[in-house]
Amino acid sequence: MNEAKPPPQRVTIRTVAEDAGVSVAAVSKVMRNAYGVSEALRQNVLESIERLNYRPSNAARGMRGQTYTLGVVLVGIDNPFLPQVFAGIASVANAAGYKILMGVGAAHMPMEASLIEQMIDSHMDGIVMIAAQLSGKLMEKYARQIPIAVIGHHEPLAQTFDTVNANDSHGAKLAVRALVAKGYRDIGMVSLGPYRPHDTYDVAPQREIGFASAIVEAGLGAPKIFRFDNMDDARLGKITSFLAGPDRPRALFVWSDLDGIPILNVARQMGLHVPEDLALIAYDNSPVAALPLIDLASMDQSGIRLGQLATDALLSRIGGRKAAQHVLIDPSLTIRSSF
Amino acid sequence: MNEAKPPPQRVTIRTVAEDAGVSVAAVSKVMRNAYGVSEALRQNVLESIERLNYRPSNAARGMRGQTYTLGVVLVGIDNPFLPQVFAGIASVANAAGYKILMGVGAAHMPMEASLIEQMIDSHMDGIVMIAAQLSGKLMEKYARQIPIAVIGHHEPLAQTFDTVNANDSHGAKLAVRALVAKGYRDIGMVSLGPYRPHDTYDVAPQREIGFASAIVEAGLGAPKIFRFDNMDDARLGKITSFLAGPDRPRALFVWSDLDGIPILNVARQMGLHVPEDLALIAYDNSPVAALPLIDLASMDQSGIRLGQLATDALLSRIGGRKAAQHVLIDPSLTIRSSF
DNA sequence: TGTTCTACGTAGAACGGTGCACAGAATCGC
DNA sequence: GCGATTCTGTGCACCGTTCTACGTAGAACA
Repeated sequence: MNEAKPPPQRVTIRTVAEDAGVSVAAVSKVMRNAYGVSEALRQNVLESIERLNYRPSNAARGMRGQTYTLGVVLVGIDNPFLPQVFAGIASVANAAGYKILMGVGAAHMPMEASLIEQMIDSHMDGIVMIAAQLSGKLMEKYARQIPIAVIGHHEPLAQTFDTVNANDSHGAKLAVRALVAKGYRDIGMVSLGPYRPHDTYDVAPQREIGFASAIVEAGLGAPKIFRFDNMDDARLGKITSFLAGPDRPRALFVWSDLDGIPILNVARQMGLHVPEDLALIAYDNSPVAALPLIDLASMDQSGIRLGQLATDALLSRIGGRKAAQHVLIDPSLTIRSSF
Repeated sequence: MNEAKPPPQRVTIRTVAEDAGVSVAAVSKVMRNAYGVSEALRQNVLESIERLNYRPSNAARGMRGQTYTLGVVLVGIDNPFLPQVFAGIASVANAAGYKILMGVGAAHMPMEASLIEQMIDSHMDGIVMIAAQLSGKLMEKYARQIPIAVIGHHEPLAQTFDTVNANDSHGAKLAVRALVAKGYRDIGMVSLGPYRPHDTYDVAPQREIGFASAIVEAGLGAPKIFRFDNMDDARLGKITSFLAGPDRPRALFVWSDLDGIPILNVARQMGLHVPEDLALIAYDNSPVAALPLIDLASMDQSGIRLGQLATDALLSRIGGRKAAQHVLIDPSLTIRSSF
């Protein structure tokens, strides 16, 4: 009856302490390489840890100290520009001994919010948000509870959290200038729709601002910006009729590869030649844009650096920095046959 | 001097208990809607929770009970077939009240291992692994510590964890049969390289098995399987010379879009017409394959269903099931102009 | 009226760590 | 050789939950 099966107990800090013949506190100190342990004791404890294959419980740790875990909140897992950013984050975080866990916000505000709450509840040490949809106000609120660094959301006046961005308005200007230099004068922009006035801090509106000012600067008249509802199933159809219609400009600056690649595909399917009939420059320089069969010119915002800088910022804030820090790097155009 | 700034204390279960005028245990019961609470007390507590905006600490929870959090381990964040699987996982998990946190294993064994350990240490309730590189032995070991369900790794004899897969050998057969039905007889396969005999449980070897048996079944002689080291920087060059060389078959079955899309691109760049000079069928039916400019035929393995089934399995195991469960679903061919 | 059940609520011990206050040993300065 | 000062290591309270055991009040029963 009574199965003498000693349940394979988790090896805890107490097990180690006993095995090494020291106090629990001593083991804790060694784990955190805190001050006040002799080399002898340290070695002794490390041996026991090795022998017993001990790993501290994150949960228990979080209750008083740090968990050495960072959270990353993604817009959506299918954003082609994510892998780079993530690689940047991971390199810095790992080098500093931090682990990473991610959550997917699905570009859905309540979901992003609940993710952040969950990360707070898991006692993570800090959060990197990528292209968050969350309003600045909400972000301020969360940032009071946990250090946050944001990528792809301009909020240069925010006090409680840090931001890291490629200069989106400048990137748009560079794109327009490149088109102008090639001789195009009838230049339009496809932006993210629908337009929401309170989102001016997001990347798309910033690119619109840069676009408009570059158009004006070049003396090309009133800027033409087109929007297609990004949640609309009929979107592809709308793009098609836009390209077929009389309003189609000679050259298009597209706010993201996310739209640029479908537009390029639709255009070619309609028999339009790129760039002979329609010149295109998009944004993000995702791997798909680089495929020879696509070959779409695109602004590169160096995802890796964005990730690294954001993580640097986050770690220094975890380290105690109070003043906000807002970093801006310059994007650069990757030239391809589409313009 | 003495800034009367009461540190915005976290609202804990004690705060709620005090506010509602009941015991801590009562609040806990309400949170878990456990047995033994009157409706009156329940309402009272719920009100306080609402008013104080209380959320239980995951970490503290994990120390004794469940955390209602599932971990997802990904191969790499850039795998085009991931978003679907993830969507499937998320839908089932959320419906059951579970949260999800992900980690990226980067197709790197030690990293996968450390991720799993971290998830165990965070007291997660279970883990879904997607296309894990981990050996079966290691997986057995971890599965004794935490419920695990694996997608994209065939291990039909595993006892301690569950697996969910699309039938990869059957998928390969379907592809070959489709090629044969079109009249192709000189059919080769591009598989994942290098060949490692102990990986037979992975998807690529399974597809090789299906391919070989379909070739034999069709009476097409000895199966020809080509491999290109997937970590090699010179890989694209090797593919190019393969396509230019005399060994190029008339039709190719490619183990994944990951390779199929570059092959298609290289081929067209070389001036080869697809399918007139070279017919192609790949695997995974990723969104890129569906782009009109690519239009690559590909086996669809219904990522969503895989994700859902794996999560179902995981939840039922968390619920107490002991016997292993190994699910196999059928893939289907998405026909496009590439063959 | 007294006894047994049932339903509700509570006290208090876990859980596995961290970090503070402190004691004893070792080292130092003179 | 002695007090003062570091250096090590320990004991213990604490973090925010869950969960077991138990007390109590009221209903049901005899």
